[in-house]
This record gives sequence, structure tokens and C-alpha cells, in this order.
Amino acid sequence: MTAEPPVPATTETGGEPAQRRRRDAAETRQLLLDAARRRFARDGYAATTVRDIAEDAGVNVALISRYFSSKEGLFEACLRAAGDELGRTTGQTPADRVPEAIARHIADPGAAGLSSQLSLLLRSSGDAGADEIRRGVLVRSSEQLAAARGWRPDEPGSEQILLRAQMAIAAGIGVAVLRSSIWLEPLSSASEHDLVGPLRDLVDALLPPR
Amino acid sequence: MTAEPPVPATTETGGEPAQRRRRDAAETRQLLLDAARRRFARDGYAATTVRDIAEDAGVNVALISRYFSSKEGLFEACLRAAGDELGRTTGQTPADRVPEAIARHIADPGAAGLSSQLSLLLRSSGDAGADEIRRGVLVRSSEQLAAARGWRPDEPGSEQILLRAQMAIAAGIGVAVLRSSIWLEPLSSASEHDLVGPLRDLVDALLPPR
DNA sequence: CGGACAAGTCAACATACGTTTACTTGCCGA
DNA sequence: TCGGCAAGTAAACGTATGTTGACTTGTCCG
Repeated sequence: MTAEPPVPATTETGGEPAQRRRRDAAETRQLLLDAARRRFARDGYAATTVRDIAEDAGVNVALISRYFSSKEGLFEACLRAAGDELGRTTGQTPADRVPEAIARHIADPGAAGLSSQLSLLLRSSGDAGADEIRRGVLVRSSEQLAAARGWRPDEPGSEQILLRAQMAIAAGIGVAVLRSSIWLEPLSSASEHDLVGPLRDLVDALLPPR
Repeated sequence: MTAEPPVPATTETGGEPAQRRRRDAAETRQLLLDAARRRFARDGYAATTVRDIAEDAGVNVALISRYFSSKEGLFEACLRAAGDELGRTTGQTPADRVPEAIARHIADPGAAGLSSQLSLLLRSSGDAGADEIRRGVLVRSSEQLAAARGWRPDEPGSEQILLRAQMAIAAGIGVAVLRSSIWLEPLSSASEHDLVGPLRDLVDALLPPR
């Protein structure tokens, strides 16, 4: 057998790698992060074992402690990644396209979809740092939405708008959670197109476009 | 010391009983159920230990296995209780009072409140029986709400209404979950009165009262 | 009273978990 | 080519969990 050609960063689409991976700490770290995000989002923090995660990622258990200090460190890294990703997508969305954006992300069945991200964010770990990350993400996105509909900080009358924006976000979360954790027809198999109409009605009713 | 008077079913309001309880299997069972519902709702199934529950209830750990066969049996009993309670309250609500009912239950901070019940129902346990109970509760309540707004089973055009009813339920769940698991102002400290207006707008937008 | 049976206690168990330690393997520069 | 060091591995450790079985205590009927 000759040595394998040094293919750089093969991105490993699909199942576990058939050929032996190269030794690459950064890639291994990322494999662990991806596997952990899927597991934590689906089963919750406490029900997920580090051995599960390592097996999914195809790496040794001890590397979790090496790269993330502990299971809790890995969870916080997942949370941070989900928070960044979520903040990036909500930041890029123009205010009048919010229902479409929510519908698109809810409908996305992939691991990067809003449903998985939000499920992950809602899982409690008993860790104070995790709570703070969660809060930050939700505060940021609800204030972005509220600001687009007339809310200004410290303006007395407009706190109603912030409350309503938070309820709109909560509605999106509720739909995402229901779709991801309970099979409920017709909601579970509704397409992006099916969702966008009701979502528009919902958001417009809570936050009139003025 | 004379023997205590045989006060029947003292209901033990408040903290742990200062005087020693009488030996009463039914009451002990109930104490375990209440403690377990609080713990499971707040911390999730996997993160809750049977020793925690027993300590909260002020009874011995071994009695959990005796009365509920196992931790999972206790969880299913909790789920059944929450499902019954939830089905009873939604069944009693006239259709045009749904927003008020949701607001009232969301605002109730007690252990019997909707927030706790729903948090409990959404916790995954990996158990198939639990999933089925969850589904049943949600199917029942969404069909009740949809039927009040014109949905009829097997009527082709009206599936839209069922979808929208499920989204309304999902919104209520989202608000409840957010309030119970993340401290987010002004949503977290909003009163029943603050919530009912936006909820009415939300429900009416999704399901026009015809 | 007093015994019988249910209600409740105690200690131990097997197991599965997160983490650590000592070890081996493969890669890269000199 | 080869030595050093990072990347990866294997096995073990201590602990906490759910569950069990033998034991003790209280209560109620005769």
C-alpha cells in the first residue's frame, strides 16, 4: 500500500469516513462540535453521553476533555456556535421579511436549521454561562425585530412593542420546537410555503407594519 | 404526649410537614407525584435523580420503585396527570375565550400552571409511551380549537385551519417555555392582563372568528 | 392486648458516567 | 533519515445513579 495522497480538508460529506482521516486537530475539533450539536439538540444535555458524541464523530472519547476541557465546555462551545449563527442570520434579515425568514429557517430540516439551533438553545444544562448565552441571543433578536417596528429603548410607551416582538419570537420557537420534537400533522410536514402565510398573519397582527 | 387527633387528609399546604405524617400510601404517592412533576418540569428527565425527588417529597427513595416500579414509570404517571389536567382545562374553555384562557394559564406561576405542565410535556425522556401521551394532548387541544373555528375532519379545504390552530397552540407553548426557562424582560414579568391583548390579536389573526 | 400485614427504612448492588493517566502512532522539520 | 512532539488511543479510576432485598416500625382488626 502506498501512502494516501495528502488531500486537504476533504469536508467529509455524508456518513463516516471510509478512508482513514489525516491527523488534524482542527478538523477533529469540528467533527466533535457537529456531533455534539446534533446530540444535544435532539436528546438534551444530561441525556447525552460523551461516549455517544465521540462515537458519532468517529474519534476517541478522551479528546473531548483535551479540546473542550469537559462535557460542559463542549456544550458551551456548541451554544456559542449556535448563538453566533443565529445572530448572523437575524442580523441580515430586513425587517419586513421577518415572516419569510422565520418560515425558511423553521422549514430547514438540516442540522443548521433554526429548529435544531433553537432546540439546542432551549436545553437547560444547569450551567450559568449557558443561560447567559441563551438570554443574549434572544434579547438581541427580539430587540432587532422590535426596533424595526418602532420600538426605541427607554421610550416609555413602546415597551408594548418589545413585549409583542418577544411573543412573535416565542411563537416561532414554539412552532420549531413542536416540529422538531413531536410529530403533529399537518404542522410537522408543512412546507416553507405552507408556513409563510400564517406566519405573516401572526407577525403582522402582533406588530402592525405601521 | 397524647396521640395526634386523626385529622383526615390535612392537605399539607406550604413547606414540609413539621409534625410527622401519618402512614398513608395514597398521600405518599401524591407527594412523590407532585415533587416529581416540579423537578421534571424544571430540570428535565435525565437531569433529575430519584434521590432529589424523594428528598423533595420527604419520603424514602425506595418508595419510588415500590409505587411506580421505576423512575420511568413515575415520569409516565406525571405525564398522564399533566395530560389529564390540560385536557380538562381546554375542554372546559368556550372557543371564543381561548386567548383569555391561554393568558390565564401562562400567567399562573404555580406548579399547576400551564407553563410547568407544558415544559413537562415537552421534556423528552426517550420513552415511546411518553411521546404518545404528548402527541395525544396536543392533537386533542388543537382539534378542539380548530373545530371551534370551522374545521371539520376529512373536509379537504379546512386542513389550513387545523394547521393554523396548531400554530396558535405552538405560540402559546413558545411563550410559556420562554417565560419558564429564560428570564426575558418584559415578557417574563408580564401579567395576565398584559398578555391577553397580544394573545387575542395573535389568535384572531391566525383563526378569524368568522 | 397482640399479632399480622402494610408502610417505610437501610444498606448494598451493579452499572454507566465523566475524567485522567500512561502509552502509542504518525507527521514534519532539520 | 530520524528524533521530537503533537495527535490519538486504551484502560482504569472514582463517583453517582437506579434498583433491590432484607429489615424495622407503625396501625388496625380481632
